[in-house]
Order: sequence, then structure tokens, then C-alpha cells
Amino acid sequence: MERTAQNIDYTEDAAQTARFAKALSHPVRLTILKYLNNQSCCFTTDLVGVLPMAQSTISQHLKELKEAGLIQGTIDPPKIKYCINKENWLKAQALFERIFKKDFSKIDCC
Amino acid sequence: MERTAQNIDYTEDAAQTARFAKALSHPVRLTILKYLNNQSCCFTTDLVGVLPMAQSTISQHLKELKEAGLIQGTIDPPKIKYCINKENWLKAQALFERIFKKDFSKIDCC
DNA sequence: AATATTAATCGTATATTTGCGATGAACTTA
DNA sequence: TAAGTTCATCGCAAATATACGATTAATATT
Repeated sequence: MERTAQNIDYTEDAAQTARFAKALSHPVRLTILKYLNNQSCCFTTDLVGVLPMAQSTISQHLKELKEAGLIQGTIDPPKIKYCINKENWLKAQALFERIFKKDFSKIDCC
Repeated sequence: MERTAQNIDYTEDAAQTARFAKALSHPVRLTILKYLNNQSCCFTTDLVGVLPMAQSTISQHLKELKEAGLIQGTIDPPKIKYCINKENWLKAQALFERIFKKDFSKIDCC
């Protein structure tokens, strides 16, 4: 097998952390998460009212957050109620904590 | 002014958090940061030896981490020594903590 | 001075992301 | 049943990200 970037096997933690980070890497998605975190839950309608973007764009961001596992939607016809996916949220929290948890006492070289 | 996505003024925190998250959103960059965090510092050479990718690609990832402020390079001719940018690292840590710090006691709706 | 090492940058190809308007499916309400 | 609401998806355009090899500038070594 050729030794190129295509064939790297990252640790599952690194891959998962990268996926979560990617989901958090857009200000609109951070705004949505903050909103959900404050409101417990909300409907897409609410977000469309708050965010100055097309409904389709917001729907796309919601899809990404859902696919990353950070939120979940429950059907409440004809609306969909979104909320934080608690389990994965805590998982993400743990992974980000792990990134930053290191001791800096030894880092005095720069 | 037209009310489109182009004209949104995100809070500085959201924008900064998104920039940090973007820097963390690739497994190679997470690997580099982990390496730096363990080793205190390292040279590009070291990373090229460890990561199975072209030197130019690694250099590009280093540039992104540097532009996000998470690492810094000091010239040590003919090499460049990279290490974590402690100040911004702690800033990033604080911002990510802030994302996840919420109380979940009220989130029982889903 | 000539050669080697280091690491950034350029040029290029391909993939992904972001945004919008338009459409459509599912469900409600009149 | 007809009209309205909700929200996902499609199709498209533009921007950004990712990777590579080749080149270049700076410095070190012979």
C-alpha cells in the first residue's frame, strides 16, 4: 500500500474530535447550539426568525449538526423540534477537554 | 442594507471560537497539536518524519495552525522550532469550555 | 565556492463547503 | 378538498480546503 495521506489511519479519537470540531467551526452553527443550549429545544421556525439567512441554509446547518451527532430532531407535526444530543454533547466535551488538559509546566522553551 | 448571510455580525466570541474549531477540524492538525503538547516543541523535520504526508502538505497545516494562533514558530537556523502558543491555547480552552459549560438539568424535553 | 538541508510558497487538480432560490413531501387548518 | 405551514432536498454558483510535486530562499556544511 502506498504511503500517502489517503491511507492514514487516524485514531478514532482524533477522527471523532475532528468531526465535532468541524461541526463547531461555523459561527451560524455555534449560534444555533448556543440557542439550543439556552432554550432546551426549539423549532426550525424559531431559528429562521432569529437568523438572517435563507431557510434552506439553516436547514443545511442543522443537517450538519445532526450528522455530527450534536443535535437531534424529534417530529412534532408539522414541525420538528430540535435539541442538543446530550450523550454526544458530553462526549464532545470530554474530547475537547482532553485536547487542552495538558500540563504546561514543561512548556517553557519558546 | 440587505438582510443576507453576508451581512451578519457575529459576536467576536463566536467568530473566534469558530476559527479555533476550524483549526482543530482536521485529524492531521490534531495530531500535530498533540505531538507539540507532548514534546513541548518540535521541528518541522520531526513532523515530516512522523506523518505520512508530503512536506508541503504538513507545512500548509502548520501555516493554518499558526494563522489560527494556536502555534508559533521561532527561527533556529536552518530549522524552525514550533510550539504551542500558550496564550491563545488557554484562550481556546476557555472558549470551548464556555460552549459546553451549560447546566443540563433543564434539558429533559427530548 | 559548491553542495546539502530546511521549510515556505507556487501552481495545479480535486473535493468540500457555503449560500441561494425553487421545489416537493408531510401534515394542518379552513 | 383546497390552501397554508413546515422543513428537507435539489440544482447551481462561488468560495475554500486538501493534497501533491516543483521551486525557491535561507542557512549550514564540506
